[in-house]
Parts: sequence; structure tokens; C-alpha cells
Amino acid sequence: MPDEKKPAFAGNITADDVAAEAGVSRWTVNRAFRKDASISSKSLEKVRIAAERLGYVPDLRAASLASDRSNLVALLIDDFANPHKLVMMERLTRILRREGWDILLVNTLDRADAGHALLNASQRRVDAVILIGIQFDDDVLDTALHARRFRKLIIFARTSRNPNTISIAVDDVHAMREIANYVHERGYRRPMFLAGPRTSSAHLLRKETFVDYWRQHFGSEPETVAVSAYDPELAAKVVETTLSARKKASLPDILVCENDALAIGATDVIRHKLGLRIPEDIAITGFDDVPQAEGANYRLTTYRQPLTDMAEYLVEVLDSREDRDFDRLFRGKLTVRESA
Amino acid sequence: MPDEKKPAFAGNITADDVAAEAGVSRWTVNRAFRKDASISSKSLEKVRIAAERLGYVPDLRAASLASDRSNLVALLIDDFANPHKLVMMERLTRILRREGWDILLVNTLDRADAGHALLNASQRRVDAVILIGIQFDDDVLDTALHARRFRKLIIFARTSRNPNTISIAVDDVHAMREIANYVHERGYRRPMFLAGPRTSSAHLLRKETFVDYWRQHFGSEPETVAVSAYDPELAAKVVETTLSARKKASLPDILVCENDALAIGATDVIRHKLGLRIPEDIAITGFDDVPQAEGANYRLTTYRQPLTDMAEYLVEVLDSREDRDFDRLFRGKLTVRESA
DNA sequence: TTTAATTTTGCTCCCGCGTGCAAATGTCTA
DNA sequence: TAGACATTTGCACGCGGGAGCAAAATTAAA
Repeated sequence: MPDEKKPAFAGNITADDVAAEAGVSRWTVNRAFRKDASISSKSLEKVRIAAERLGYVPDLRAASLASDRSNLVALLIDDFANPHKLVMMERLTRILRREGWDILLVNTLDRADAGHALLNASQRRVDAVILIGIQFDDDVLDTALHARRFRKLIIFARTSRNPNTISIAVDDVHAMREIANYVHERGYRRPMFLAGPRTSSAHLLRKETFVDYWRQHFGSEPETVAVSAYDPELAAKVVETTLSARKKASLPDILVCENDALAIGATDVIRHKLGLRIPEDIAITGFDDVPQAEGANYRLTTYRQPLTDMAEYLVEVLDSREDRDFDRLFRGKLTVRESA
Repeated sequence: MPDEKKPAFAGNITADDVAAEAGVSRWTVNRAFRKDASISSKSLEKVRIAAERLGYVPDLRAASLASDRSNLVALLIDDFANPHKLVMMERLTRILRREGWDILLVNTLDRADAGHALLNASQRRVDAVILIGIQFDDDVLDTALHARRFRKLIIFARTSRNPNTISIAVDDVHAMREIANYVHERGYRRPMFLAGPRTSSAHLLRKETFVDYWRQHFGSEPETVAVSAYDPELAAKVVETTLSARKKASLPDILVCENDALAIGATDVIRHKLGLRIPEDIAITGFDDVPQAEGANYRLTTYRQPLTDMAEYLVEVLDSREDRDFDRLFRGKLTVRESA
């Protein structure tokens, strides 16, 4: 009695095998695995059973090839030093997966590499590219968009003025004004703004907004300092070299940081290297509300982005077949803690 | 003169289009994009130019379908609260991409979801699955392996006793003994071990090793406490409830933590909630050497995993067509700072 | 210069599934 | 129960490119 049962090893079970097993045609089998399928519950059941027995799962490569929809999006990141990225990835992967989207994770190694990263994604024929990094200049975006290798290029958590790009972000202007008002209300008068890297395209309007608003409404011109990456360690170095030489009287009374990554680095160095108290000697605000901002060590006053709402809107955008302007700004929430 | 030039919009440029443009056959075009190709430099040049002009990029879905190699690996994660994951992702994405591998990022939502996550990956016909999370029980692994949906199932940065699985990890036993010796040498006598969640399969041997070793060599039985996830916030809570009620004399003199995520949470709560000094009142050790361990705030004595070596070995494993035992343990490095 | 060895090129036949339509089957009403 | 309509099912063809071999072109040897 040679090979009574099929080999348990599923060399490659295709829809044809399942069709034979279930006594239907291949197309019926495939239909059973599509949600919009028009199929009788009877044959659906037959197919399910046969597929189960054979261990069949549809091949998404083939499906994608035939249908020209991959249900795959590329997620391009570069600044892995920013702890907020972990939060964003968690939220995006969770929600995208729930809605049937898979994610190709691409590490954009450096600015020169952005083009390669995009090309990489295009070879997999992703339906969209999501940028949550920082090193994307307009020329790279334009090249990518010109080649039209993907239908949608989404800049997440960052506003962009590029008209061919979809930007889903928090309303930086509104947020920064709220922070400025709060800072002033609490009695701070000599703010210093700690900014991140400037890129020509995907830009944060936080620094500009804060500085302009403060000047217009409260008279004085805030100092500003820039860090070349959203990296706590780098921020710490910059803050140290900027502040350590100063006399106590000429120190700012508050450090308004472009995001929590910078604020965290600043906090550490202010406390441990400069030996100052927060908020008594210098107060600090951040932006993003990363998990550790809430912890006992930082208790950071910051601004929370509505990431879940943003991710859900992102899915909407991905699913949409329209060709309208998808840009959208969200309102976040000022979260007050003890740091300012 | 109707449509003199081709539409700039690359609806879908295929190898056929390029072949026509370059005056060669389709197969020559495809060969031009494979690195092992046997092609004359003359036609390679012609193809390159034509491809450039038309904006052609080979379709990896089709290539994968035809060749049965996708050059895609799935990366399954669940514990996004652990900052070390960010480091691991950075390293893996960097090295894998450099070697021509793309990454499918899958968020394993919870333990019950692991099966779905695996199935998800299998539908894309990934060449391998890499697990860097924690919620993978043996039954899930066995199901996945039994279905034989991928050639390799790699457990990264965690040892596994499952014989069908490839484990690339640091030698926990060696590392923990080194830590235990160091702790004892420094004069600590009442250690408490702060452990993470226990899963039946992908297991860390750190707690067992430390406790056994300490008992055997130094007589006393260390206390142990467990946290249900590698999450600093959770660790903080557990440590607070465990230690806050005790008199100072009955406190441990050192907290040996299974990894930095726990150590960070513990540090915060010990300093800010219990009002104790580190290391004078309680010392702390971690494991992983996350970026913030080096920062001014934590200065954590910890153990660094050779992630780059491990990732490079991972690539070797992926590329190999042999069927041998790939399990491998690496030696890391004890990194001493001020916390212990 | 002719023949043999070698490299390059073209081609047939798949890979596994979706699209759109026609045939078949089922359901409802009069 | 026949006719009209709705639902299911089957099928030819195509998506873009790889494997392996045969034909053609190029190079080396005699």
C-alpha cells in the first residue's frame, strides 16, 4: 500500500490541489478566500474543509501580480534613536494589520540612500509608501513621484508642503501656540527652543511657530539651538555645550523642545551634568508624549499626538480610490506634568 | 505628430517594453538585472540605458513567483515597550537590507494572535520568519513548523530548545555567571533578581542561571520577582509594590535585572518613589546595553549583546542552503558603569 | 582558414491567481 | 409548472519574469 496518505509536507499546495480535493473548480477555491466573493455557502464549506486538510493558504504574490494590488505598504524610517518611533511603529503595525495591510519595513540608512530605499519598495510594488523618518529631501520625493512607482506617498506625523504628497500630521501651529501660551502663563519669560534637524521637505513648523508667536505676543525673541538628529544623546551634548559655560542668571528659565527625544536628553544633562533642578532651575517641555515621559524620572509636560486617529485615517486614505487632497491635520492634547 | 514621446507615466513598464526599446529579447533584459547573469557587456549597457529611459524596475513579485525565492523575511515582534527592540530593528533592517533581504514587519498583537501572524507571513511566501518577540509558545511554533510554510524559523536574541527552530542568541549562562561574579566581587550580598515574563519556548536562562549560580557559589538564595512584560512602566510598578513596604534593612543591596527595560523602570522608581540613591542604597544591573543605559541619567552596568555579529550570522543562515544545525551562541561584554 | 570550444541570446513552458464573461444552476412569482 | 430573474460556477487569457535548453554568435585552437 504505497503512500496511502498525502505527504504532510506541503511542497506547494495550490488552489488546484484544493479544487480537486473539494470537487470544485480552481476559481471557486480562490473565491472562497476573497471576502467579496460570490460563492454559495455550500461550496465555501467544502473548500474550507479541503483547504484545512491540505494546509492551503493563498499565495499573495500571485494574487498581487494578477490583480495589481499588493496590499503592501512600505514604511520608511531612519531615526531609530527617537523612542517615539517605537510607539508609531506599534500603532501603525497594529492598525494596518487589522485592516489587512502588510508592512515592508525599510531602514533609510542615510540621506543619500533615500532613493535606493524608495526603489527597493517599488520593486515589491507596494501600494503606498509611508515616510516616518526625517531624511527626505524634496528632490528625492520628486524623483520618486515622477517615476510614479507608487500611487501614494504618505508623510506621516509630519507636515509637508509638497503637493504630490499626502501629509497626515498633528497641527503643529495650533499645538505650538498652545504650548507657548501655557509656558507664558506659568510665568516663564526666557524660553530657549531646542530644535531638531531641518529638512527641506518634511518639515516641522514647531520652531518657527513658537519663535514667531512668542515674539509677537510676548515681546522678546527666544533663543534657539538645533540638534542634528532626534537623538537624546546628541541633544544632551548640544545642551551641555550650550549651557554649561553660562552663569546661572543668563540661563533660560525653560527649554521648549521640539520633541520628547530632545527633551529627554536635555533633562538628563541638566540634572546630572549641570546639577540643576527641574523645573525649579530650568523647566522643560517636550512633544509626542512617549511612554517614558510619564515615568517617575521625567514627568514631562508634553503634547500628545492622536496616533490612533491618525493611523485610522491613514487606512482610510490607503483604501480610497479617489484622487482628492488627502492632507489632514489633527489636534493633539497638551499633557501637563511636573517638568513645566 | 501624435504622441511623439512615450507617456511619462509608467503605467507599467515591463521587461518587454525595455526589450523593444533596447533591441534585444525580454530574457536579455531580465538577465541584465540579475547579478549572476551571463550577458555581454554590450547588451547590458543597452538594456541599462533603455531601462533608465523608461524607468523600468523588475517586479520582485513576479520574480519571486517564478523562482520560489522571495528574498523576504518576516520579522515578528510584540513587545514594543522594550527600548532594546528599537536597537534590534535598526541593526537587523540595516544589515538585512544591505545583503538584499527585505523585511515584512508583523506586530504579533497578543499570544493568541501568533498563529495568525505566522499565517500572514506565510501568505507572502517569506523565505524565513524571525522572531524577536516573546509571546511564542511551543504549540504555535510546532503548528507553524508542521505546516512547513517557511524553510526557516529563527529565534533571534533568545535561546530556544525547540529542535526545529534556529536560535541565534547571546550565551545567557556565561553572561549571567559573569554578572553574578561581578556583583559578588563588588561586595553585594543580598541580590534580588527582577525577571521578565516566562514563556514555555523562547526562554531566557538568565534567572535560573543567576539564582543557581549564586546559591551554589555564594551560599544564599536570592529573592526573585517577576514582571509580566519587558516594560519599564510595569517594572516600576512591580518594584514599587515589592519594596516600598520594607524597612531599609531588609531591602536588597542590588537589583539584578533580566534586561535594561526592567532596570530602567526599577531605577526610576527607586530614585523617585522610594527616594533611595543608586548605587549607594541599592545598586542595579541590566542586560542589553540600550542607548539610554549609557546616558547621564542611568549609567547602567549592563551586558552588551554583539548584535551586529549576530545579525551578520543571521544573514549567513538565511543564505545557506544546507540543512544543518544553525543554532549558535555569542559572547557579549559586561559593561561597567556607575549603577553597580 | 577551418573546426572546436565557449559565451551569449532566444524560446518554450511554467509559477499561482484575478478579470470578465458565458454557461449553468437556483429561486420566485403568476 | 413555466417564465423571468438572481446567484453560482467554469473558463480563456493575462500578470511579469525564471529555469533550462537549443540556436546563434563569438573566441580559441589547430
